[in-house]
Amino acid sequence: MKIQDNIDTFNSLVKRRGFIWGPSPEIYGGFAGFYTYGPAGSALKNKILSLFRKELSYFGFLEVECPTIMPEIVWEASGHLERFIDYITRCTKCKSLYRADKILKELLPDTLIDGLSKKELNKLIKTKNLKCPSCDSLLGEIEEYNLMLKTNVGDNNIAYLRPETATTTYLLFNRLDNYARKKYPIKVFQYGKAHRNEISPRQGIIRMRTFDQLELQLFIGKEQEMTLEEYFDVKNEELPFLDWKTQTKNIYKPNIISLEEAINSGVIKKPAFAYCLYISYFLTKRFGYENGLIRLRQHSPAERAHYADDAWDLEIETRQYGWIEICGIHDRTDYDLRRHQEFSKQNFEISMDTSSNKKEIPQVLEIAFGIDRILYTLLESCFDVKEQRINLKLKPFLAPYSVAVFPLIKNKKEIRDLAKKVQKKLLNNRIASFYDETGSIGKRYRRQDELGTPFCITIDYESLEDQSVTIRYRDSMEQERIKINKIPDIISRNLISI
RNA sequence: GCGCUCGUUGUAUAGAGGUAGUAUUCAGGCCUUCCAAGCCUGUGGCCCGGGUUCGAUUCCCGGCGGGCGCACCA
Repeated sequence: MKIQDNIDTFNSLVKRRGFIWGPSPEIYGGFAGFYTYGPAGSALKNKILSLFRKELSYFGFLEVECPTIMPEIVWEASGHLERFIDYITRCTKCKSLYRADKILKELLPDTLIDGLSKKELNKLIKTKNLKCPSCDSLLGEIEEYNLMLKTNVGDNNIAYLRPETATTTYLLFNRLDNYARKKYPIKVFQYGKAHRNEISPRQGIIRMRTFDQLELQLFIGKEQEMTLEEYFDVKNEELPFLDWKTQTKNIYKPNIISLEEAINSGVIKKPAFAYCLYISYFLTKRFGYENGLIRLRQHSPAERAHYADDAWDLEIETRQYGWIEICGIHDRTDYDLRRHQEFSKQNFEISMDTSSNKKEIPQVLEIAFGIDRILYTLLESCFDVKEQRINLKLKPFLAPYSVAVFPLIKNKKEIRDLAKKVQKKLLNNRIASFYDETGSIGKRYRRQDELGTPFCITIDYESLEDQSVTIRYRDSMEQERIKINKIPDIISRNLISI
């Protein structure tokens, strides 16, 4: 197969090298929207998470982990039950599926549709004899389509698999208030599975029915949103902003301005929210995306979720799918805590300032990363083909394997033995490494290039005499001579992520 | 979900109503003193179900899955 710098070569690499397999289960023909990470993919994902955890601890975030299944009342309170169930209508003949409110607005532009009940919508469809736009047959009865996966727990308790991790974190509010000893903002995050019953999953792991989220929450006072200290430390940082008003002029090139300028020009209202945008950008940059591939795009008021006062997507440009959201930053106000207070009858009004007796329900700022999308966009943006050589130029600390060890030739026992010894030494230092003696030395280098292994160590005749080896660097393909006892140090130093 | 289209070794592909080639990968061997060399040997495949037929991987129907367009996307 000729190696070409194209998306087909990339897609085949992702499968061949054990990053992503599916749809799973493959041996039964697959189930749309479900994928598996192979060994290389799992390793990459773990390294992504470990970088997140390291950085989040630096920013002062606490980690929690909640159940993925929650009783119905949680979703009633969060608003998901209402918002995630769409009224739909099917054409009686061609079976085309439409969202009831949308199709009614289209067919009856002069009628007020918003807020109508299921019964009223049905009545409209019948009395007006509404017809399917694609085949002109009658539209059927209203049905419900639930984007949340429903299940039964115990005898007959209705429950739902969480469609986001955020809500489950909010349920911990009074515990966290105690734990953090009222030091606001409380910064907390949760990593875990979320599930959505997508009507038609597409684009591989970009839209799955079960996926990984890592969501950061800031519980913060209303006044504190305007005065947050952390903002003043980073207000001169420049980010690629694309606000919604600019988008209405069909301009999609981001404007690189500082957080302070964004606040002053009114693009962002609250310094604390600006700080959240900064965190999302900073964390994303740590993975090594190139500048031109990142933008922060603001949602128009119509595009926002039911809970959001302001919303931005951090997007990465991909060759295969265009701009992809890898992180959503939302100002959820006090919506969630207020609703959970109401439904749970707990008291979430607290005094955040010991000098006054004023009580308030904290505001919530949310930074929601999609881990699978980070993994995909990273793979794609690191994929590099030059002169028939595939190189997956992941940052060394993200590569599934850190080092590969080769004997220069395999039919010389002393060289093999020493190579195996060197690999054992690496393993003893807990450095993820790989031994390979099959094929020519060049072929073995290429194998590791495809996996993104940043360092290869080759043992040759000279090594037997002076205990030195060749270390070969993935991106430059340069080689250096180093002593065997220095290997763990040199590798460890090169793997440091800062 | 609708429409179009596609589904052949791990990957990428060829092909015909009589169960399959090619490239590469992979395993073993020979060779090899640093960037996919060469030679030999070997492993491995027609998405699932039904129908038509003496015979189906090939034709038909249905399902499942992929791609694209529409719809959907908290």
